[in-house]
Amino acid sequence: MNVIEQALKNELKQAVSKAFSLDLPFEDIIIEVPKLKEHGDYSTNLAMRLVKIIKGNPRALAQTLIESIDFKASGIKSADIAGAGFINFKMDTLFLSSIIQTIIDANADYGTTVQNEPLWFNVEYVSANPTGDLHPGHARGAAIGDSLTRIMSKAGYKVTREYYLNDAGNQINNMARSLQARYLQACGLDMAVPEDGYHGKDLIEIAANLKDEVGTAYKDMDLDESLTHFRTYGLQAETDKLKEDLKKFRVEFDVWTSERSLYDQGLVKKTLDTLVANGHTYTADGALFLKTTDYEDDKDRVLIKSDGSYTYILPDIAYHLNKKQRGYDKLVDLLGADHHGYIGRLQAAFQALGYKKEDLYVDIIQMARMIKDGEEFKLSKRTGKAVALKDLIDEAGVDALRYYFVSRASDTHMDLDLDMASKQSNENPVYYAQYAHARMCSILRQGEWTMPESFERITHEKEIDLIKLMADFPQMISDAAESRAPHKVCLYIQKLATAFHTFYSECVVLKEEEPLRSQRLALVKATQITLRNALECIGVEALEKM
RNA sequence: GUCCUCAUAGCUCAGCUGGAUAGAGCAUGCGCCUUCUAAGCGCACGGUCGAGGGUUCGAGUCCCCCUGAGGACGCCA
Repeated sequence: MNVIEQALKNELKQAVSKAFSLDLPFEDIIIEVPKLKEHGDYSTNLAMRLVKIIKGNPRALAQTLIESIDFKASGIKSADIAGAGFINFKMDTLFLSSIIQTIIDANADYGTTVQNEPLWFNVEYVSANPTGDLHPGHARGAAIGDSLTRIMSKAGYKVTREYYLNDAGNQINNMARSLQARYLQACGLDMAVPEDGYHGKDLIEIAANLKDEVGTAYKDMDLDESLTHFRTYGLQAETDKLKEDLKKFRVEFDVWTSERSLYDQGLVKKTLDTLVANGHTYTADGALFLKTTDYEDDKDRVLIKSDGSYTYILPDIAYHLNKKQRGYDKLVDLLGADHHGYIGRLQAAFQALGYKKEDLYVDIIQMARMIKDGEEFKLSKRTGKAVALKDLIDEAGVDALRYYFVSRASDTHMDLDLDMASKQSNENPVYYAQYAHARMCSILRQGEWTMPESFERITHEKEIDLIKLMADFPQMISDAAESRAPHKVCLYIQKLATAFHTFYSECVVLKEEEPLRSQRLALVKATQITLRNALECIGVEALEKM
């Protein structure tokens, strides 16, 4: 909660109680920042809302309210009635500037919320199959997921970052057969990659490495017999590569859960037994169905095919059961848009296990179209023509890429303009923010100063703009965490950088006379801390020099 | 055909649980470096919020319908 807004809410709550003998919950008191400066620093529509409870004219109610407000205690300089009944507040600048001290004292912890009994979240993202390189869609998911977990931690939640490794399905056999073909090609044999296999260049590399290690040991082996070696080796190599690429992208996970391990622990079977025992299944056409339609899915789903084998959904249900049993309060899945049809059945199965719908959030990360030279860049995994995450990093850099992906709401379709992302210029928004930080560092490097006793000289409009924005940082983080919307942090960063650049151009710092000089230096320091903390939340480096 | 997401300035996007004259960035035009980093600042230009209904003091935001874009609809994963 923004400390200034909180002070206003406290005061308004008391005023309502005093004037109308009403005990109004805090949620009903809305404080806004007016779009127009003439409307003051903060405003409330409280009088208009009160009309629904108390009869009367909103402007008259507003007047009564104002008369009940203790201006001094809440740092209010003046309050005016405007429009249909808005109350506009101007704040005392000394009250506002005291936030500078708060920020400097908190330093890296500014913006961090401490929750007494925080909910424990498990956030699962990326979870790409270990069968090839990560593509731009995964990259977007990685950037958003990683940022979200940073933001949630800062907002005081307990967070576990998780990757689900699909190492048990048919796709692994396809990968193994493709690797087998690449290996035999490396041994000089004429062997085609299967039509439904993986054609990416990553497997050519892995095959070459394998040949370096074992020579031609698998060359003359029976194909079915050698396949198991390719499966094991390929899986390991692909997984290592995933971790390596993600690490380069500053994305790391706390837990990697293997699908195979769920089978090995008997969890898949146990999950099946539970569903059957709870009466959520039935047999038809020789297959076992899960009655997901009991929970708003549009059709029932097959768990066991008529040939006796399991469908993909069963281990996935077991996986969610497993996560819940590990003690998390809430599960969050970030899925690519191509999996959105999956939400209904997953939610249904989750409820069939006896859990509440609200304990599983499934968010969709929309696709990212790649634009290069002004044209869409079509991707095809089948032909291996996909652009890999590591290529994107080489081209645009981690900071620009992460910023770009996180800056848009995750449920919107977005274009990734590679030309723009790789441009080191003002066309690229990430540099705008980093440049602001570098400027602050430059000032702080050159100026010796001691912490001022008071900030009474901080009264300039641009100084106050900065302070109000910084006061909002903790609340913004909580809001972004709650709504699972990391892009809000990017918007905030952009606003803060703008406010600083404007301040910079209007107010000199180092050449100012004391005591204002030191007070402004403290303001710059507080801004630098806030901006750095915000950038940290999205995994973008706060550069000290550019 | 059914379902999901989206539609806001020339382009890419914001718009918090409904609030005052719908906002940024880029692009375009014009100013600003003898002063702390010009990767910057200021001003201007730019909109029937896809179309049409409805709900109310008040709608870009909520409801209905239509149009358009992307995606999902398998005893594949």
